Amino acid sequence: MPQFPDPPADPFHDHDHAHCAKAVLQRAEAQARREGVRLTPVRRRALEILLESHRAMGAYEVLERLAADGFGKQPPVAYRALDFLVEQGLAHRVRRLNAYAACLSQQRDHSPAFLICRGCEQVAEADAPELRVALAALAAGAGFRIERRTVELLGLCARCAGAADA
Amino acid sequence: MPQFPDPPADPFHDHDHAHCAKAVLQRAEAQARREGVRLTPVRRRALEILLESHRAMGAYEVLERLAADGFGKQPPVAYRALDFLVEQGLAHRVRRLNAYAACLSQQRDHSPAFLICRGCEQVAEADAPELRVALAALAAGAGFRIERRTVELLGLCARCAGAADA
DNA sequence: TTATTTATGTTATATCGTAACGCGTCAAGC
DNA sequence: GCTTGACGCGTTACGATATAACATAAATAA
Repeated sequence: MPQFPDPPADPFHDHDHAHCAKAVLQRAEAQARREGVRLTPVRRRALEILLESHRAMGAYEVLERLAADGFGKQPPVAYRALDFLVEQGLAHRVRRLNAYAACLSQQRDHSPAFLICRGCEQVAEADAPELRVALAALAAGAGFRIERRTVELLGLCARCAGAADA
Repeated sequence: MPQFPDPPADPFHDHDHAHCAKAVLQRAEAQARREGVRLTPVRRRALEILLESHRAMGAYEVLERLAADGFGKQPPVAYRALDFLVEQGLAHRVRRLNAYAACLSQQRDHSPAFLICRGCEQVAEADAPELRVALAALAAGAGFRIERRTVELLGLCARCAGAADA
């Protein structure tokens, strides 16, 4: 039985967060064991912090939280933990926000599109095969070899759009 | 007769740059008249600077050039000119590079995908209807209302990929 | 003309990100 | 056991990117 049976109608709000956060942490641990990398206390805590919300957090915001928990107080502490998480596919960098968000997918290597709501500031992650296909076709037509994809949509989630219209 | 009859096979290199740069400047002037906005000397010069290459340029790099031409020497000078160009659809911001590139399309409002070559550092702009469709479908499925799109592909252009393989 | 808006320039500061180095830990090989 | 080397974490110091706030000047509107 799959963890996420159907894509929810509203990925921003129609969502069992406690469950998804726990699943990600479990995946992180399993993956670390499997690949022989170390999910150290700072790294694990950084992931937990990102998992507390579906907002994207700036590195300095994460750093504050880490410092409050007794870890180092200087920027590299946060950037290194976040870089690790991104490399391991456990978090994503959201370029438009200069910020980071936990990866909620079960897949090790994927590059989702991000839906960024400017109302509630939440971020949703969406994998879309047709999108990959369209991008691949685009690149192929230009003889371009894709290495990294950034797809970010800024706008309003269903709930905030409804509130704005009302 | 259209300005760009066919999408070139290699948009990075297969390209008459002198012609495209001139066309963009003409479009900028026409558009400014039409919309009653002012393409002032700094703004125009900033656009020319971006048009000199197909690289994306950082704001501070543009600023240096502007300062050398006798304009102001402080960051807001560059950021304001660049913001204007972006608002007018005459330039784009490339988030992955924290940089700006002249818009080479004739269209006032479009949001192209960017192909960013990490070899030659050139940036190509590609409009792809199927991509828009895929993004629209993605958003519709989530009840999300898109306001701004960011699509950036990092990799190697045909020429650089060839060189890398050789 | 006078009033109002828009644009340009400044100073100062906020925000984001990284280079470089020292110390501690841990596992591999002797 | 010891040593050695890789890695992780912490630091200091700095670089790069971006904006707030305010003064002056130029263009436009009344």
